[in-house]
Amino acid sequence: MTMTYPRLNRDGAEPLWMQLMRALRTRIDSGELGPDQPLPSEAELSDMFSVSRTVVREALRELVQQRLIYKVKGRGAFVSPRKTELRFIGSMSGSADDLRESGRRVTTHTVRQALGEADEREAALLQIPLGEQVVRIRRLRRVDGQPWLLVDTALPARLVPGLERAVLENQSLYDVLRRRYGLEPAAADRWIEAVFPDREDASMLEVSTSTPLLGIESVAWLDDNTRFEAYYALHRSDQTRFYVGIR
Amino acid sequence: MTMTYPRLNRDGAEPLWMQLMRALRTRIDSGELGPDQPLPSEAELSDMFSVSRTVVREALRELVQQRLIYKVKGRGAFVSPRKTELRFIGSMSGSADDLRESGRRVTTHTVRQALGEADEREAALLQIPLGEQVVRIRRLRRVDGQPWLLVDTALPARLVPGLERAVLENQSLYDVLRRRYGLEPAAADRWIEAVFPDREDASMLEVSTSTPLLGIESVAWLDDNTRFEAYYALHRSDQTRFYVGIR
DNA sequence: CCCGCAGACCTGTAATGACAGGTCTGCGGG
DNA sequence: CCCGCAGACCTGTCATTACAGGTCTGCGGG
Repeated sequence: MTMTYPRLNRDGAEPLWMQLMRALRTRIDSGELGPDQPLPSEAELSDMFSVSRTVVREALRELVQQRLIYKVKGRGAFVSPRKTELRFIGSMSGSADDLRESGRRVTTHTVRQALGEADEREAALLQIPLGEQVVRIRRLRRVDGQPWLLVDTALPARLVPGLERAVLENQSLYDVLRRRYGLEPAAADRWIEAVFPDREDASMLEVSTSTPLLGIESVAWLDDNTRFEAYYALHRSDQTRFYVGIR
Repeated sequence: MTMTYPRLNRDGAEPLWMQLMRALRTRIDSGELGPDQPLPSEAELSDMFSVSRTVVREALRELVQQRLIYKVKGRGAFVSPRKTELRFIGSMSGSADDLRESGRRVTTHTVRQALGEADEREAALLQIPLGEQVVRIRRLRRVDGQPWLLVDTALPARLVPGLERAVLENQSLYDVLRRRYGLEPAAADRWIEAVFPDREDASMLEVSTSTPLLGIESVAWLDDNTRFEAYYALHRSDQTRFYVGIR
């Protein structure tokens, strides 16, 4: 197997293992390394990139974590048979953190942000009177430039005064809620279904209207009596599967 | 902080990092180390247990993975606050219980049940050698007569001897595993995606091949080293949405 | 009193060396 | 022809050393 790889940058700006991980992932994503094909051994990779086995193992560990490869003691490391497997952790914001940590570029763009009056669905989810003021936020999240998640959030305006004017670009909404309003979710309920997007949502996510997506409805609570956030998210599970960890 | 810890076993039967990880986890689970309290530093742990920092870091890495601790560069490692932890309420059987409680008739029919040899996917999910004996079970669950869930389960045969001959009709598999083999899941990972069924699965679920379904891949663990059940389930979310509670 | 900085302390990254133990292949004896 | 075993190869585990860079505390100058 002859592969030409970019030389690693040793200025310390980015860890060697992360650069190596990305280099390997590129080959896997591109299909250059097919399912169940072996990667070069740790010793070979160590030679090819002139790094220690420590660096190689760190890079491989990360890829195993991302489920892009699997290792068999005594045999080697192999490309996972499953195709697009990124890690997507529990909460929406948590998952973005994980993706970032795994070396992906995550951006969040706020499409709409406005005050309005709660409709039937929002009133029921947030358990507030019909017509109470809510802040509505529509955001599109991308991973490495690829649309990934479209979220429509509604919050009771009295809990988050001024949020309709806050700058949210590339920030986790939960971080803003915590830092600006001291709101910390204590619990959440989520319901997941498989749906087709309507024309507008499909174009936002850059898929056809016949692509099956995950629809995730969520309500977050401050305590038993206060629901402070409801959202409906459309999730491209062809990009990253929705992950639920149970501990 | 004075802590008495068990001495580590150096006979090679179990890796040192794993023993250390377990020792630390015991303190965390018992509440001896409260939320956001710092663990001893890596150097201290290294001294306390007479192991290299390599071992300590490996143990801590595993605990971070399990989300029991978090680390801050320059400060140390801390116990995760309990409340941010994910608790999963709606397991497959749990949701069936919910449905039953709501007055619906839930039936489970075993379609196939046989011994076989683990393929790549099963081997990777269960972390067993390729070709090891597994028990495979395919079940169809109905709600009020309507197909609702199609589950393909695989379990290492050595953990569940004779399961391929057990009568499972209308029983929760988890109940059988607990009662007959004393197996209790300690944790699980699940990945959810939106997919189309193939022809066979579609006819089982009585939908067309262009109906979007939830595909749920799951691995359940007894402990960090023993994975005892893997399944892939197809779920008709037009019937009941998949529920995830986070507490 | 406040600010800035040195130094202690901590985790992150990296290199190197060593050995255990699982996997595979090919050779040679039966 | 088959079986078993040596040896090559591979990942897993562990120890040691070194330095980078983030965090915190306390001291001293303004």
